[in-house]
Order: sequence, then C-alpha cells, then structure tokens
Amino acid sequence: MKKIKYNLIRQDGNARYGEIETRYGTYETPMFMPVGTRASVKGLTPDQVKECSSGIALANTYHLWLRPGEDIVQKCGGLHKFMNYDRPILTDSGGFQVFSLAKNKEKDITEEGVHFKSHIDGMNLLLTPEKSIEIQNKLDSDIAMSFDECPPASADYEYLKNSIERTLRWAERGKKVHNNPHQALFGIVQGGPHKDLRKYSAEKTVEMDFDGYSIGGVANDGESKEDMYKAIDYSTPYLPKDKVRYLMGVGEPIDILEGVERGVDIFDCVLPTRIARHGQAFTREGKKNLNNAQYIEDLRPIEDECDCYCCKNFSRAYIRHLITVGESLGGTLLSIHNIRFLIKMTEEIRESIKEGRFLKYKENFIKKYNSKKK
RNA sequence: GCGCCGUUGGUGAAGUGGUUAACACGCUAGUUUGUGGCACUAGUAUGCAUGAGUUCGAUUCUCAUACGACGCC
Repeated sequence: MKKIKYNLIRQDGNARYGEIETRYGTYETPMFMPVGTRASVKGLTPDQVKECSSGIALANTYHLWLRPGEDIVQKCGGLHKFMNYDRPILTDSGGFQVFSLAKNKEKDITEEGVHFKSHIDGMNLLLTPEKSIEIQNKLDSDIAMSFDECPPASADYEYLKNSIERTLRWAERGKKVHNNPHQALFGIVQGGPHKDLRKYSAEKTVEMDFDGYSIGGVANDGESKEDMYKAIDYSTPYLPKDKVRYLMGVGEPIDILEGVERGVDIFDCVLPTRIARHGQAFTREGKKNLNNAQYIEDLRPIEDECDCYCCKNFSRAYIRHLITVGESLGGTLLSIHNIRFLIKMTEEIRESIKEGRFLKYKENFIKKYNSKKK
C-alpha cells in the first residue's frame, strides 16, 4: 500500500538531487519522463524505452478513456501489465487535450467540467474532475494528476484569477473521489506568469496536501521563455521540500536546465519522439535535422560520444535515408537517441548537483548547445 | 515518303498576346514543449524545343528546323 515517496538527498542552490520510491522501484531525480500517450511511447517497445534508462513513463487519460476505455485496461490487469512496462507510470488528467478540443471556451468550460467533441467520431462528451480521477484509478497508474484548467498563454490576469479558483475547486473534487490506495495524486499550480497568482495557487494547493505538485500552464503555444521561467520562479518557493515537483510538458534541454535551477524534479515532453518522427535529433551542439542534404554520405553516428543503441549502430547517412523515404525505423532510432539524450543529460545534472557544480554544468552545456547558432 | 498531333521546371502537368507561368510530387531549409502521431511553414522555371517572322509587346499567332506519338503507302 505504498504510494510514492520523495527523498531529497542534496541541494545545490535550488537545484535538487533526490529519489522517488515507488512500488516499481526507486528512481533518481531530476528525471525526464518519456511520453507514451496511448499506452505506447510512439515507435518504441518497452524494452527500448527501458534501455534508455527510463524511470517513470507517461500515459494519457483522455486517449485511453476513448480507446480502449479504462475498463478494458483494468480487465487487462492495469496499465503496467497492459503495456508491459514494469516501471512507474504517470497519467496526465486529460485536461490539456480536452481544453484544446473545447471549441467555445466560454460555453464549453463550465463549473461541472469541460464539454468537447471526441477527436475520433465527433461525439459530444463531458470530462469532469471526478471522471478523470475515476479513470486514472482504474488505469492504475502510480501517479494520477488532478484535472485542472489549462488556460492559453494569452489568458489575461482576470481570467487566470478565476481559473485558478476553479482549478482549486476541481482539485478538491478529484481528491474526494480518489480511491486507489497505491496511486499518488498530484495537485497542479496555475497562475500564468503572475507572482501573486502563482503564490496563491501554490499555497492553496499545498494546503490540500497532495503527494506531489506540478507546475502547469507552461509550454503553451506562444508562451515566451521569460514567462515560463517566471511561472516556475513564482511557484517552487511555496512548494514543500519533501514532495516531488513536476514541470508539465517541458523538454527542451535548456528549459530542463532552467527548471532544475529553479527546483524542479521531474519533466515530461513529447518533443524527443515528435521531432524524431520529423527527422530531428538533439545533440550537444543543438538540434540537427537529419533530413538535411549534408548527411547523405555522412558515415558518422549522430554523436560520437553517445551511448544509445542508435549511435552505437547506425550512421547519419542511414538514418537520413530512413527518414527521407518514410521508413518508421528512422523515427524509432531517432526517438531512442533523443530520449537517451535527455535522460543522459539528467544523469549528468544529478552528478553535478551531488558535486555542487550544477550552475557550472548548466553554463557549459548551454554554451556548447548554442555554439552552432548564428 | 505523305498526313496528323504534340514538344512548358527534377517529374506529372495547368494556362494566357501585356505586371510576380496555376497546382501536385520531388528537392532545399525551417518549425514542433501536460501529442487531435506520421504535421505545418517557407523557398524552389530570368523562362514555356530551336531559329525566323507578325506585333508597341509572344510562352501564347505564322513559317521553318529538330525531336516524339499515331495513321497511310
């Protein structure tokens, strides 16, 4: 009956090195979590994901609710058995998806929940805080997320003020129905880039006593980097030290570093797999587009020093070939590289925090990462 | 040999006597942050087989040449 437990081991400034204990083992933080929206990290087998030294993986409540349905997953023995991933799983609440599907924001987002049309068959549906938690209970993930309102980056102060109040009420409602004894439940801090709203949202959420806390409403379309960093800056100071902090949806290497510096422990992002499918690779010197003609005869791996399956076995020329002809193996290999890249990065971040040189590590990383930019 | 039709970019092609020659694919580059997977954005023919003519002006009209398809002897 053990929920997750976070142990803070060392701090370097606000950067934290720690570990998360779960029923599927103990994993170190800072951590990057690969995203497997529909109970699958796109293009990868669970073994391939684990080979990247993955810890927690993500799945999505909205998608699994529509197909195959939470009851099917439950009958199959829960999400871990269903997708054969024997490490921890976090389920997103579905809020993010549902908000992008709600056409008429004013009318469709109500106190009860969010009305929207299924992206599959157009059916009118309603997702409520209770429903989201009930689905996640059945999916049997290790961490469930509260159902929050995810306002666009363009939302103004007044809108956000009302929005965080509603998110707090929704968090309370979700908490009441949450009944999976070995599933942790996280609260979500909102409030845009505004200091007072973030502070208020964080303090009120913490009062409800969740198993961990996320910073939401970042990495939205059109949001500036400055606003994202502000959102973190104004949230983490009000979060308890002995609970995990999760920055939702962030996965650009530099943003991970900025998050860690501000006291964030875990990150998730679709970026490594999405850009992989479109032919791009993270490297120490910034993103590389393997579609580019310069790689046609390039026999080198994407990165000489990388220890991933892709870099140990395949050339840039081969990957470019796969990508340009549309072979899905190209996306798979690049996804392995990109996921490993971010996880390796978090391993190095942990070492640097343990040794008290995180800021130096960050500075060097960013310098090299931006070195090829004009 | 005669007749007839055709010849537009890397490809398939649309089109007009008068500023920037449609569209698609390809190619080139860029984008992508709690995934409505396999998308989006931008660029990509200084020239419409070659030569001459008509015209203020021709890729568009006329003639010749070259090449190609079809038909006939």
